[in-house]
Parts: sequence; C-alpha cells; structure tokens
Amino acid sequence: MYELILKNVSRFIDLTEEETDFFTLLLKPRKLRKKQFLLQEGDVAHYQYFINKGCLRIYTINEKGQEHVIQFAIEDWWTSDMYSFLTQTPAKMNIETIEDTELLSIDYPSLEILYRKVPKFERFFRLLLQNAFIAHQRRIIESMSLTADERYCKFIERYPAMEQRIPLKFIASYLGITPESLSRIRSQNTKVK
Amino acid sequence: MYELILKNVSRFIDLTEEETDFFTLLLKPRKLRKKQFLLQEGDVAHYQYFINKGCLRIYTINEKGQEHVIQFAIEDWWTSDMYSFLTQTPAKMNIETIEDTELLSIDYPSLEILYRKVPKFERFFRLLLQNAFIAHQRRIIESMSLTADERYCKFIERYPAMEQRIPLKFIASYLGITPESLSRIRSQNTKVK
DNA sequence: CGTCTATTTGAATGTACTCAAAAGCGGTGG
DNA sequence: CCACCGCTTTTGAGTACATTCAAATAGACG
Repeated sequence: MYELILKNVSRFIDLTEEETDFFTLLLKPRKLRKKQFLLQEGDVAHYQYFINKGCLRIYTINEKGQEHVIQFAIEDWWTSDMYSFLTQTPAKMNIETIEDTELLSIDYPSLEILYRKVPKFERFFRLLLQNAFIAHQRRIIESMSLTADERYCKFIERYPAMEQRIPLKFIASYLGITPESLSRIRSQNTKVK
Repeated sequence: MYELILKNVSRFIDLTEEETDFFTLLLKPRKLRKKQFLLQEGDVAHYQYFINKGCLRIYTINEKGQEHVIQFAIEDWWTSDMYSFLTQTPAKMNIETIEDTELLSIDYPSLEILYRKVPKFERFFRLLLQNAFIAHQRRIIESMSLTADERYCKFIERYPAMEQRIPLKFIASYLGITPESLSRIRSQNTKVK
C-alpha cells in the first residue's frame, strides 16, 4: 500500500526507517468509485491526497456556469486544492474521480506534526508547491503562444498515460476549447499521418 | 528608504525593532534607468526584488521568438523569476524596467541567514509564493473563460495604477492578444460609453 | 526638427465557436 | 445476453472574434 508513495517521496528526500514509519502512520487510505467527489467548492480542503490507483480531475465552475479543468491526477500524483489547503479557506475547486480510485491522504494537523518531527518534509511539500507553480506558469505561456492543435499535441506527448483514460470533453476543457473543436483537431491529425 | 518595504512586510508578519534592523541590513538598494535589464534569460536569479519606485515587466521569449509578458511589477510589489530563484537554476524569464526604478534586493544566501535568525520570514516568503501561485491559477481560468475584452476590463479594474504607465503593446502581450486587437477593443469600449 | 517607435485603422483571412443533428458507446434493466 | 436509454463524440453549416499584413497617424526622444 505504501510502496508507491515512498518511492515518490524518495525522489526528493531520503528517509530513515523510523521516519518512514512515522510518516506512513499519519496516512489514511481512502477508496472512491467513479464520479464521486473528493472535494466540492465551498468546503475547506483538509487533506493532501496521493493517488495509488485511479484518475481524477480538478476543476472550477465560473460565473457563466462553465466548467474548467485545472488539472488531472493519476497514480503517483499528489492533488488537492492547494490554495484552500494552505490557507484553510473554502475551496473554489471541485475534485471528482474519473475512475474508481484509491488514495492515501494526510490532513493539515498531521502535516504540521510531520513537519515538526521530520523537517525534511517541509522541503518536500515546498517542492510540491513549487512544481505546481511552474506547471501553472508553463500553462499560461502555452495557452498564449500555441494553437489549440499544438496544445493538444503537447498534452498527449507530456501525459501519454492520460489520453486513453480521460473523456475527450474533459481534455477539451483542460485545453480551453470546446469538445467539438477537439474532435475536429483529432480527425485532422489522424488524416495527416 | 525602508518605509515602504517594512509596511509591506508588516501586512503578514510582525517584527521587533531588532528583527527590523537585522532585516534591513541585508537589503541592498539598486537603481535602474528605463529599459534596463534586472535579469536575462539564462542567468540565475540571485535576488528577490522589492520595488520602491518604478515599473517593470517580467516576460519570456518562446521558440517562435514571441515575447509573452507574465507579470508587471510596480511600487510595493516583489518580483523575481520565482522558479529560477528557488531552484537556483538558469532563468527562463527576462525582467526589464519600463520606467526609472528603485529597488531593494535580497540575495539567496542572505535570505537563508534571515530564515535562520528570524524564522517568521519563512512564513512571509512562503506567502509570496502562494500568492504568486494563486495569481497564476486565476489567470489560467480567466484566459479560458473570458473574451479579450473582458480580460482587458478586469485588468484595468484590478491594476488601475498600471494602465496609465504601461505601453499598450505590453498590456496586449500580457492579455495574450496582438496590439492591434487591443487597440480595437479600446476604441470599441470608449464608443459605448 | 527629424527619426524611431507605438498606436490606430483597414481589408482579408483563419481559427475556433455556436447550434443542430447524427453516430457511437457504455451501462442498466428486462 | 440483448435492447434500450442517455451521454459522449463526431460531423456540418454558418458565425464571431481575433489575427495577419499593410499603411497611416501620433508620440517620444535626442
């Protein structure tokens, strides 16, 4: 159960056996079926989630009622409404499963305890925030400088594992285009090959 | 010289007189004329900058040679290539003055010293990163759900002090449109009133 | 005053959108 | 296991918005 998350953490920090045990004891497993909510707009994000298995999307709904996918998350990814979690204020994001999903979660107070006991984790979670920041910055630049077609190609190149599993309408939402446009882009691209 | 920055810091953390002195001693003032670079792509961002006076833009240049303004910064703002600074790796951003500018800067080693001596500053700079993260997230959502016209209106509503001082071509770049389009949007809007 | 850059305006083009309808697919109940 | 229903994806036609390229005007700076 902890194999994947420990491998994930070890990419950034090294843990002793004792630290590993302390960490895993703070984690709570959770299972969700397809199309269930992990977080809904207005709730405070109490947890950071690590995905052992499955697939989710994080999205907001704007004043016009449109959904916008901010991010997908699959195995070996962390997710949460970062802002809501860090500030412990009501979320503007919704997190919903796309497949049956198995998670490990750590709540805010447990994370504080973890930081005090194993300060290396401060570094680890700061790096998560940094990476999220960079990903956002890259997305801003790409949304301005690339066409929808180019954005789609980059997406499947960057996240090949996702393309198969995520309904096209969600990918379209992530790319900032309509499902119809994505459909046309895809048929154009297969013709060319 | 330190009035503005201390007021800025005090919005998030309270400092004793001693801590204030320690902090200000680490700051180096710097003056730049219009159209000078504070940071260029490829250099490592050694500093966080606080702007006492003036105006700057942070931008990237993509493979196609297009400039994209990521952010503007004026008095009472902090700026840097956040990623380059945090990871101490070469920057992808350029930072260039739009007006004659007066800054206070703190370098990476000094910040480490500051963290050790006055740990409250860890909180302060984490909040800076958080706010930058949020600003980016909001921009992604708005770039997907708003028209160019709406984005421009939000911009002048959110940063009224900037509109007067920043050449339109830079604002267009920030909004992700061409200068011609922005010109048309503006003439449309004044007609309506 | 002249030069260089920024901004505006015009015309033609292109990309993605909306609305509508058909086709495809998956899950559920008989 | 199959038939049906609802949702997703595709396709089509017409439209809107922003772009490109070109040229004119306005403004800033030495």
